[in-house]
Amino acid sequence: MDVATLMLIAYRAMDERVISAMREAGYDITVAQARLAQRIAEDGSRLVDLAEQAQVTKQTASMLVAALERQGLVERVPDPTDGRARLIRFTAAGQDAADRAREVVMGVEQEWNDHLGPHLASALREALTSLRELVDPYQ
Amino acid sequence: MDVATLMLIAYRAMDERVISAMREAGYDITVAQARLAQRIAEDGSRLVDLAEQAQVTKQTASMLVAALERQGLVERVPDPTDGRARLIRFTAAGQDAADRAREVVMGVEQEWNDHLGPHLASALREALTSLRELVDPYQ
DNA sequence: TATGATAGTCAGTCTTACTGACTATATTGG
DNA sequence: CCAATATAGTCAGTAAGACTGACTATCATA
Repeated sequence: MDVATLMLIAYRAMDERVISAMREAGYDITVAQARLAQRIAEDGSRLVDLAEQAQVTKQTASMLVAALERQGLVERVPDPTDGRARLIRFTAAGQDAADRAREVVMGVEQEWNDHLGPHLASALREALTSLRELVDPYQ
Repeated sequence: MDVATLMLIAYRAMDERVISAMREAGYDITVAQARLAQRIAEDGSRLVDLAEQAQVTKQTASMLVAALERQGLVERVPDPTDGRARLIRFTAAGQDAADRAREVVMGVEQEWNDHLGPHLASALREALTSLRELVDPYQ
């Protein structure tokens, strides 16, 4: 089995854990929505920036933001520095959800680390970080 | 950045490499099709088995097989041991495509190993294999 | 042999993705 | 200074890939 497929297996397991924990907490978030929301900066982000970071078109990003907005998790406010743009930022409820999701991710990662042991866990992170530099050179 | 997201970044890079190499070689394969095709056994596989292994419903699997069939890469033959079932197996052209895809995957993995060095590369594989046992206990 | 399980299809829906065309605002070069 | 161009975002339309539910045909078994 190739390492990329092994990565997908682990990634999917994380996804399922996060989505199901969020569902239990009363949030109805999809994977794509979470992936976008993850990128929203503290002081708000522009749609195009979110789209670029999440590697989707701005139309797709717009739709995902709309879904998050319908659930009251994010809001769109005019960008004071650019009349064309609007800033997407978390509402209080959205911030709570984001905090909760982060906790779950860290919890699962801790489980993984416990399973692997400190040596292998740190090697995994080091290898993945190094691979990122290879495959995703900009940042 | 959490390790799961780092895994996704690397996985996507692999996906893109394989899909674009296949496209250059004249195959018009999607990621989902490739994921399913990867699971087709030498002597043919049943739809339900492919669906289970690829973690999709049998309806989805059926659609993906139909797409592969339209491109002449797989064929469905009656299962001699079970009148309800049909076996999905590669055509000669499909086998060529699968071989080509495997080469690309191995090539990219080799690049990754060269970048990481033997020590980190083997730690990465070991960690991912170990994680798989944690998150995907059946096989 | 009647009953339930299994293999697969058909129909319909939803989410996520795309392209193309568009409006509104900013920026910049002549 | 303003015409040309770039950028931010939306709207419309389409497609892939995923789902559920309902169905037929075949198999296994009590």
